[in-house]
Amino acid sequence: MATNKISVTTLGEKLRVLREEAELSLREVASEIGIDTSLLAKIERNERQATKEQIKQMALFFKVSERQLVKEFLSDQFAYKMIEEEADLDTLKVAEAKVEYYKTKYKK
Amino acid sequence: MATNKISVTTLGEKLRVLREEAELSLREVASEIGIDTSLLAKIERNERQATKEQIKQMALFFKVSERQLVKEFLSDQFAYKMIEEEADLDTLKVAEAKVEYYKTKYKK
DNA sequence: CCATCTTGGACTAATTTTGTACAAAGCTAA
DNA sequence: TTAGCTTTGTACAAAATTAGTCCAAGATGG
Repeated sequence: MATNKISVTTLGEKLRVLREEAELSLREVASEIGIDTSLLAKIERNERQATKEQIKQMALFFKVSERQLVKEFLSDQFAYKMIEEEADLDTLKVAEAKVEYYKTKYKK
Repeated sequence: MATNKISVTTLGEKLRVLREEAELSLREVASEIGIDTSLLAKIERNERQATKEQIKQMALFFKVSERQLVKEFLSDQFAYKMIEEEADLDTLKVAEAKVEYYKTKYKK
């Protein structure tokens, strides 16, 4: 039986992998994106959050799906909050119900 | 067959219900909690977020579970973000996986 | 050693959030 | 109508958070 290997990864880790696969330095990517090297380093280590604009540019630059990066970004944020607040896991279920509820309520 | 009535409600709505059930005015509850009337009004209408401290005091004052209010608070936030970003619903599943992952990884 | 990459800290600037004050609008009862 | 209450809305100041830069210091590899 193959081990069920799920890769749980943060946005920062993912960006670092993308950069390393492209064999580029922080400086190179940072200047491409238009930010300071040390800011990119922090983003990769999840010490700073990427902005929407930066995520978009990363997606463009590395030719990956922006939607996927945003998903990573948001799920990071949510997970972080959950742990920080020591919230019940089903808080996320409640959130899901709310999203569905508001989507049907104010549908479009 | 009974209708499966799930009440999806925001923290603000819940606080308003609690206050109205207690037949108190905004002014009365606000002064009890130590904030301005108009701030409480905004919190009830979800135009402002309650702080942790305020949530704790509300729970104490209305004699309800703080944990439950926090759950409402966080799920509101998450749902709001999800809708704002037009994120895929499974973003929340990913978040759940991350929480579980980090909990086992840095267990305690 | 030098050159380049990465990390970390200190700091400022910009943005967001919190909270208040007060005016306006709604209700209700006299 | 007026008086007295509640609630809403706006404008603003204060406080807190976050974004970003600069630069020094470690690491690594020639």
